Amino acid sequence: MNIQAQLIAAIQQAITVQFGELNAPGDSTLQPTKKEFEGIYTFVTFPLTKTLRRPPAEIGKAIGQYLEANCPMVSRTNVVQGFLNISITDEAWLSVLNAMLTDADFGQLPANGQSVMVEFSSPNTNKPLHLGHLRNNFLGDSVSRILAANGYRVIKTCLVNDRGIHICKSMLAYQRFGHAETPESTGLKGDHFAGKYYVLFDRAYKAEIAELVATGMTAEEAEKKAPLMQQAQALLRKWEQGDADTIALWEQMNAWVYAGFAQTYQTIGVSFDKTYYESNTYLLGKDVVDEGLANGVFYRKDDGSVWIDLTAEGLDHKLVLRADGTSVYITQDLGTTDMKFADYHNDRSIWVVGNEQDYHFAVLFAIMRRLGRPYAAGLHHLSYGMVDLPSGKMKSREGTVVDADDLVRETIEAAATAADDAAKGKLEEFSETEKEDLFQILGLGALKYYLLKVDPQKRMLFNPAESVDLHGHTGPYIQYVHARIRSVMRKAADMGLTATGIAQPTELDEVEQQLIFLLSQYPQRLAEAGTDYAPSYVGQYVYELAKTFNQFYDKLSILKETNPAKLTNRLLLSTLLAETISKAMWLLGIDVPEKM
RNA sequence: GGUCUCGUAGUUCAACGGAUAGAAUAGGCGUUUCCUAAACGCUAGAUCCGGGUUCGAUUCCCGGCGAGACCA
Repeated sequence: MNIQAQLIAAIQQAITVQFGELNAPGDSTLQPTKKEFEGIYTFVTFPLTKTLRRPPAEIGKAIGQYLEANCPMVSRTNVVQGFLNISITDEAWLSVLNAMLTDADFGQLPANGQSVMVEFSSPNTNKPLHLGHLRNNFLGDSVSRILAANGYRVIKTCLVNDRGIHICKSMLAYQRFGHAETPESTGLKGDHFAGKYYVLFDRAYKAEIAELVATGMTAEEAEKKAPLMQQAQALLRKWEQGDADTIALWEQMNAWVYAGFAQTYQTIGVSFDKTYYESNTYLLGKDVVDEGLANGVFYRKDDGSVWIDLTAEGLDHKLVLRADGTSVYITQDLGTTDMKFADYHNDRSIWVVGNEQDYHFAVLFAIMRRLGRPYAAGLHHLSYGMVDLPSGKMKSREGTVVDADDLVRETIEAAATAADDAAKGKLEEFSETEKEDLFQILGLGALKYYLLKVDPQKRMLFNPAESVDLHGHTGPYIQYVHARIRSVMRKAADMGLTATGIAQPTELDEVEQQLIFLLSQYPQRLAEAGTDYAPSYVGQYVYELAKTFNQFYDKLSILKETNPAKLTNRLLLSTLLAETISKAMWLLGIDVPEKM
């Protein structure tokens, strides 16, 4: 049973009976009661003052009286100014608890028949992943899980940028300085191996520029004329012509990189249903340009270049094809967007991409609308802000980029140290493997939670020390609650107690009501997280759950409770809570331990 | 030059237009013969500035200031 919906209906009826007919009050006027007041739901009466022409408190009183007299689940009400605070009976709370306990699908919303594609990660193959990619990967992975729990069929995709001048730079450096070494021979992970040559290229290239500038050339000219750059561009042309040796080298280097990426993805628990490669898609989009020209959505300038006028949308004129007939970035995206919809017939498509591309996506979506694509309304750019370090921005030129593999490893190591310290002997019975597993769960949990609890839109600060903290508003704090409950359940089982069946009629403590209330909010919170593509909602919610449990645990005893009905109810409530925490954390891609 | 995003305790984050702006952390004070103290409680501390709309503005609108990004 849904208390909230019933309450709104009852309030509507109260208004009709007490004041005559009226429009329904929206959901929005019903909110959780603030801690310092008695009650659990609060109905805000201010918006009704205009139509009812009565003072807010009077309206509240009248509705409250009606509810107390006619709505059995309402136990008490009180009015403070324009706020009607409503308390619910223990009986009603217990039936809410029972409804959740007996709902096998609690936490999974019904299939909605819609499918959504989530594209994320999208790395370049010339260097390893860094901290910014982690925010991207965690966001994309979590949003995919949240949408699946909302009843969507989800297709996780990754578009790999596997071609272009940057790859050719790595390839060229390998030809020149590689001496046929391999990741195996050097002991380097494939992506780091390729990244090493990208750095080598850059170093040699800069030296060449410096030499040319010394001869009196301008810096700008030197950048173009430097032999290494010329050679890299020649390599790109050979690649485009399909030169066998070049392709072979390209495939070899990419294979190394993919092996490295695969390892990283496995460690961080991220996977894809479909991987697209730009080498297969970079020529797409020209037919879309033709189409747009034919139906007048695009126009051609005298120099032959093709444009679209988006000033009506508050954007600019945008180039979609160069005068020499070559593509620009957006040309490709026009083609790949069509291709993705043709491949999967999905209803929506989400791109998890940094906010430096806000304009690009605004343009892409506007063009798709102009072209009359039926799916245009379902396109969404999940934009996220940069991750800053305490020392400032990450800059590859200054070597301040935080490598993803290093960071994950260091986080797990730091979690191990911190956990060993905090455990105070609890881990003595753990085997080495069990310890390693736990530290991995805690380290990754801390990292993921740290990056996901923040609104994606905002730039965020990454403080390495805070990111592995086990205390406070962190992943491990929530994981601890799960382990705590599981520990109580093991003890309960030893005592011959089981947490099965349904709740028994008893009185409830305030904190128990609060827990049931919070749990009952789960489907709604999940739905909101789905609508707004917001893992941070789930993060905030599951923290509230964990925090409230700790208060419950501190205030009331579970196993020492002498009233059998209360004991049963607390076991059931705790079990449901552990399951719900586990489900919500899963939505964030975070595991929860049985013991810690 | 134009467009977009952001600005909240010392710090890192919350707050469908609703009550006395919530947490965490750092600081101060407490809590364990009892289910995991990796916890709990108390205390102190903030909306960049100026207008406007509203019964009510951190939130919406306008103008500044500051940080960042993008487009030529």
